[in-house]
Amino acid sequence: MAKEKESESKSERILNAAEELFARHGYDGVTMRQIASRAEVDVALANYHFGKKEELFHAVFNRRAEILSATRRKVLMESQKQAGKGKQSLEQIIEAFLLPLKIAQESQEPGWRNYMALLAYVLTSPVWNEVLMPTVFDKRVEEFIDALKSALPDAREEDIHWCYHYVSGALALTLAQTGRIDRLTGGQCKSTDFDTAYNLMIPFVAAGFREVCKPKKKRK
Amino acid sequence: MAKEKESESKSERILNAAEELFARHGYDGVTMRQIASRAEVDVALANYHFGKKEELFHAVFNRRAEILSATRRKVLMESQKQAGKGKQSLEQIIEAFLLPLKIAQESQEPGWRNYMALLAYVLTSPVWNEVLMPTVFDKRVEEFIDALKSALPDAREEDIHWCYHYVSGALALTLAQTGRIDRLTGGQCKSTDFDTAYNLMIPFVAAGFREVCKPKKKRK
DNA sequence: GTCTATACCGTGATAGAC
DNA sequence: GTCTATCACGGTATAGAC
Repeated sequence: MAKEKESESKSERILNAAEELFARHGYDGVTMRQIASRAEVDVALANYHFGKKEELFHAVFNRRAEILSATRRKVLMESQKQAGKGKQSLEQIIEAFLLPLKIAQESQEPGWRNYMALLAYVLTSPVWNEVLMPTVFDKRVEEFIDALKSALPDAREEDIHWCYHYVSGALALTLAQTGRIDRLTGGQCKSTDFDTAYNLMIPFVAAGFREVCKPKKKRK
Repeated sequence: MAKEKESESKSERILNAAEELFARHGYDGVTMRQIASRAEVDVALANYHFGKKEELFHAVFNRRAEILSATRRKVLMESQKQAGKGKQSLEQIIEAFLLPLKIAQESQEPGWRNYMALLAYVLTSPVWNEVLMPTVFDKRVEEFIDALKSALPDAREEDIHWCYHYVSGALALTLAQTGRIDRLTGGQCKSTDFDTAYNLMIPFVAAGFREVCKPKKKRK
């Protein structure tokens, strides 16, 4: 279809092809030969640039992880600064957490959209989550949790973490773009409509946090 | 380790072994030989009983899908009957949706726990979601959505569907048992603690539904 | 240094003989 | 039901071209 492979270096083409295929089929569902073929390069070239298959997977994942993580940090800090000494609202904190993904998606670069699905794959995989999430993303999560603690000073720490877990799940399924919501609504809602997904997710999870983390009488 | 393979037929052993391996490594991450070896049967026997690899995967998925779906239907109808002509509360509807998973998990049969992770894998996979969800689970979802519509008569249908999408995501990540919450909390919260996960999920998502689906002034 | 052609050797799914 | 042979395909190393 598109023919402007000329503008990218071969090693970028490999990363992009791998990103797209890994996102859709997972690590084991893709062969080095498929990647090379989609990137229109020789089979051995991916090996030459990135080492073995697993290292290529790491390279694909980390390339945009760094960017996303840096943006996340910046947005969260700016949001804190902007709130000044008044407390940040829950909505502001959650929005700061989601905004970098929205920005990335709006860049219109299809690679980012593929990366979203890859991130969903890693988030939900028992195997890869452990390998890839700690190095980059987990650090930003700690900061996010800290911000939530300030906004919900009476909450139990476990409750905040469970709520974060639900956010993370809702987000992961959104990133995965499985097409299920399209099917269930006969096309009325679209998996690719990140804008609506994020706009509704913010009030949804903010209300959830408030309910679960409100001061309680008792819990055994 | 365990040696009581005698009590199960060979074909059950194959299904159980496949379930466990597919749940952890996905469809492509598992070979027929690994399955046979774990089930302690000959390589060709899985083929003999279930046909090719993809058909075995379908068999594994559908075995418990039928059970879960039937329970879900029963629980939802009983909950509706019990509410009588008074409307069901949101919490009751959500609880009815989640209860079958809780029951399954509490059966202590490890197969169910593996199946949960497999379900999470299928839910979040762009490829398998489309193939496997429509036949069994999607029908129950329609009933669930209908119940939600009755409880939220003023809501826009799209909003209900997006909220269901968030529930589905939170649920999927819970079922996946990735161990991430354990890591982030230093072991304070546990991925395997379904009881807490469900108990907090109900108020969390109920509040989210109420917030997103409350009557609004405007939306373009 | 970047890249290609090719060869190696293990492993996989599966069919057919037993 | 089981054992085994087949044959394609996978990851990767190597040799050398540009």
